[in-house]
Amino acid sequence: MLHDTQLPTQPDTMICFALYTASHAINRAYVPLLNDLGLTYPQWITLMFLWEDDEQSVGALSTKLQMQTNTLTPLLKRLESLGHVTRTRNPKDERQVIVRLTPSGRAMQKHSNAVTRCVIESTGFDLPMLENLVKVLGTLRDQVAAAD
Amino acid sequence: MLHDTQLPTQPDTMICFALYTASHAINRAYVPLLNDLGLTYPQWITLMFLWEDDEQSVGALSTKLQMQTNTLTPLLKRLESLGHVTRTRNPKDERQVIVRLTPSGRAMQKHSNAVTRCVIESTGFDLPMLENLVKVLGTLRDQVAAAD
DNA sequence: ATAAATTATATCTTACACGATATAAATGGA
DNA sequence: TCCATTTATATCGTGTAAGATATAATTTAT
Repeated sequence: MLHDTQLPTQPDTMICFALYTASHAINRAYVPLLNDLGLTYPQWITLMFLWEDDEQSVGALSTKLQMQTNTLTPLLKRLESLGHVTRTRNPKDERQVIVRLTPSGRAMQKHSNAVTRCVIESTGFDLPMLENLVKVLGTLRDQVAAAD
Repeated sequence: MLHDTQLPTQPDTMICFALYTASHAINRAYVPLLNDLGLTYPQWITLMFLWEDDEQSVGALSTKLQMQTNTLTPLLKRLESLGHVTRTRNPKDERQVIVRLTPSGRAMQKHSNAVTRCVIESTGFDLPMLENLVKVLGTLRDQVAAAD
């Protein structure tokens, strides 16, 4: 049990604020890179998951992206209207909507390496350092999620 | 210069996605704690900066919070309508709006330690570990921000 | 002293993000 | 079989976020 006197009180020294600002900073770094492609960062990761594994249900994507369907549905509709994915009901189970890449959505993957490299280099960290940070953040995220 | 073959391609292994999901997870941890107080996380950090230093201009707050005034203005209006702050033009410079805590906004501080403790404990990390993570994330954020 | 440039904040639009709720399809008893 | 429950997705309302733009006050240069 932590004592009140040990607790940080300044926002700058708190993990939540550090995550909040670091995450926004990374997002801002993506904007100029993705603007040319007409995409936002959440749309971009959604495409990344589809490049990895095409033909996924909305539910499967929402689990991987860790966002809810009420966030994902409009995002997918935008990707659909941009011509990058199709959304079709699963005939085997009419409750499910299957998301599939179009040729245009698949073609976006050719920009992937350039975008990734640019963001990684902007951090100024080397790959082992980033790899370790990804692991630590994953542990933190899972523990925070399990706590409630 | 990084080789294409060294670059991560799976979203789960990428720093941006790790930050994105960790930040959302922390935010979700705050929701039940702040709901009782009728506040959101960005409103809560805004109050934290005001507890630290009352009477700040919108611009000063926006720098510290690292959000733009077009995000901050509606947020501050909501804090005002909740009765936690006042917004008054600076008579010395009518362009500036000075934000001040009301007694109600100041009274919120008594919940600060309980909220902070709860979030810190939910991470499962000890204080030195968190302190180090805050430092690393701060460096990453500043380097990413400087890169553009 | 006054027009031009700068500064501080606000408005508008688009796009997440999530809680609460709705709806339709599938499943599982009695 | 048929009705209750669960599952999968969507809709609605509120609140961030940020780019583009607007507006009013201050400062600067002429």
